[in-house]
Amino acid sequence: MKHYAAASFKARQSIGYLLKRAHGLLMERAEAAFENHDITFTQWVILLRLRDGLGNTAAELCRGVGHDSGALTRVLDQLEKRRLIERSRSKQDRRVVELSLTRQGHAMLESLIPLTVDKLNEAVGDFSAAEFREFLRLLEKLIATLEAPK
Amino acid sequence: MKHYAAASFKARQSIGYLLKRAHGLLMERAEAAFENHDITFTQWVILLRLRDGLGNTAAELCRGVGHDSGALTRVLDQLEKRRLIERSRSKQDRRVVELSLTRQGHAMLESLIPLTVDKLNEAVGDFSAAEFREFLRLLEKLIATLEAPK
DNA sequence: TGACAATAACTGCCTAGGCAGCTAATTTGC
DNA sequence: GCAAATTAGCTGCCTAGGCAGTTATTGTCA
Repeated sequence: MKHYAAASFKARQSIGYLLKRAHGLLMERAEAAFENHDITFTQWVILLRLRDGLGNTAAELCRGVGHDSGALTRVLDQLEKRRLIERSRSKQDRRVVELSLTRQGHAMLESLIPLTVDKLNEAVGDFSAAEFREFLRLLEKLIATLEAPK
Repeated sequence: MKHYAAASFKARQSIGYLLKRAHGLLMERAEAAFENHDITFTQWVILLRLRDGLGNTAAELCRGVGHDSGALTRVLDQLEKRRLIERSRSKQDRRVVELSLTRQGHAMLESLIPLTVDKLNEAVGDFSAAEFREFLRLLEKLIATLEAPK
């Protein structure tokens, strides 16, 4: 089904614009919340994904967060330097570097969860339970379409 | 209403993550579609906003697209160099530079609308009319909340 | 009016992240 | 069983965009 028509197309109704704006405003708040905490929001997200089992190698993580592997290497460098993660060469596949949270990394991650959850709740505070559920469903539906090959 | 709780927080249900992913995938397609057309998607969006009256000065545009004024100056430089826009010092307020589309700028803009509309329709092709409407409504609701001062 | 704040546009500078290329290790196909 | 393709991680290089500072102009208010 075609929801947009070339003849009447306006910038403000584009989901591209709306997604960008919503994401941008949310990130602004997240980064502001993190700025006194000696860790970047980007870095923190990596810790979160490690904890949630969404990847324990660089390749898995960069597929997950949508960065390229070069960019991720540098984020991991910073996290390792701050002793928040550890890298160790895999014995099964020696190309792979296995990542794990250190005790400090775990502590850092946990300590900032309430802050993040708070910001998210602020953002969707006006949504009813039904609206929230529907919003997640539609976002996931959109993502599924965009992830499909063509 | 609180939709997220610290104790059960998981990366994948975060609207931050979902918005980023959806926007990233969409931009990927948009930029790919533009890559043989001698204009950047970013540049094209500026042309679009000029046409739609969403700003005809640098300051208005950068508030609209969320860039800073330095970044926008450079985008405008590129557009001017390609003769797609013109700058002229305002007579009412001599700090202001008024922007306008040239004939070529208009043509460039128009010629690429179908491409963009196509990509957007692809993205939301699986949505019913009701789903699409609701998705826009919820996105706008979220943005309104995030734009509110605190 | 005259100082001072605010605003528009612009300029360097810096950083994050994308891309291409590299090496090492592994998998695949003949 | 070996050459070719693939994959993991990493490194330079480049660009886009954010930030801070500059200049010119306008608005404000004592």
